[in-house]
Amino acid sequence: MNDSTIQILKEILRKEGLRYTKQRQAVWDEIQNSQEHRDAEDIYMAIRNNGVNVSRATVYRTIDILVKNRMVRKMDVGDGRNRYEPRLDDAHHDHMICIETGKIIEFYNEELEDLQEKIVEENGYMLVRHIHQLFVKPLKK
Amino acid sequence: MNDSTIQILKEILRKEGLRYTKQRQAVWDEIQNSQEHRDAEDIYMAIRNNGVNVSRATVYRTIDILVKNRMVRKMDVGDGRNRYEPRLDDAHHDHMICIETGKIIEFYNEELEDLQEKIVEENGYMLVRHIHQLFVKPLKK
DNA sequence: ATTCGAATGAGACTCAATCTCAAAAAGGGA
DNA sequence: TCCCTTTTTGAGATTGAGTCTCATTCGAAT
Repeated sequence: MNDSTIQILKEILRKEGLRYTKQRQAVWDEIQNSQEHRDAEDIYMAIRNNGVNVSRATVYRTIDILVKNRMVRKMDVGDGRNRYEPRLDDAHHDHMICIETGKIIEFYNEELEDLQEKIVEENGYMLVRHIHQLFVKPLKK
Repeated sequence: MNDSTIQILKEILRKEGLRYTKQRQAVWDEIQNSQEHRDAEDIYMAIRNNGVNVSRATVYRTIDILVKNRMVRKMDVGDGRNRYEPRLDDAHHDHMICIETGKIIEFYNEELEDLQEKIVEENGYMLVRHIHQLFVKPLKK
């Protein structure tokens, strides 16, 4: 919505040799303006409700571009639908998923990150990315 | 194939109030006799190649029973097909997946496990299960 | 051996995601 | 601004893993 994120999107599209379109802007706006972890269908419906005409195919295609350029994070919650969240200026974090309420809690732990690096290197590899999800339930009081 | 694992399967089926069938035995044999991380289709084909008649539906249904009873571990590698591995007498471990070769390396780190518990508890939850996958590539020599 | 509820199999179905391709739009040049 | 070429879009078809249906078969208790 605001000028600076429009410029960021244009910059990325230019770098990729892609054209700037209102559909691509709408997808990015929609993801960027929410801190929720939504699936593609939710994002698609939200854009349409805002009066922008867009197809599911375009939503998926645009998300791929955004994910590739690290503007959006794709997360597999294990229920068959991927969730997306903005990651602009966003520090890395992992997720805790409550199996009772479905609530998604973000967490970050430096020690954990370091430990992962160490384990991978001990095996002769380097870490590219990781998936770390903790399925939890509330502690009984 | 060997007597003791037949007994284990029968025991579980009895406990669940389910019947012992040659298809269920065949699915368990097939998973149990391989240390690979295979998908349902591979398991289905392997059983058929061994001359046992079984349907995809039965393979999936049986895997669910085995997963529920902790005889098999289901892992989501992020490519849309779940992989399965036996977990009989098997200590917990996580996976490192090489993005260049597709190789899956198992690892276990006590410190990492403890840290996860700690993080979850600090947030007022208890850990039920977790997904932890490290996508890696070989270190340059 | 009989009986009856459970299990199986073939194929229909689901649903997220991808693909197709004709039509529309972007954007560079004149 | 108006072309012109190439990319993008959208509607709907397609894919593919996994689930469901229901008539038939089978297990196992008696």
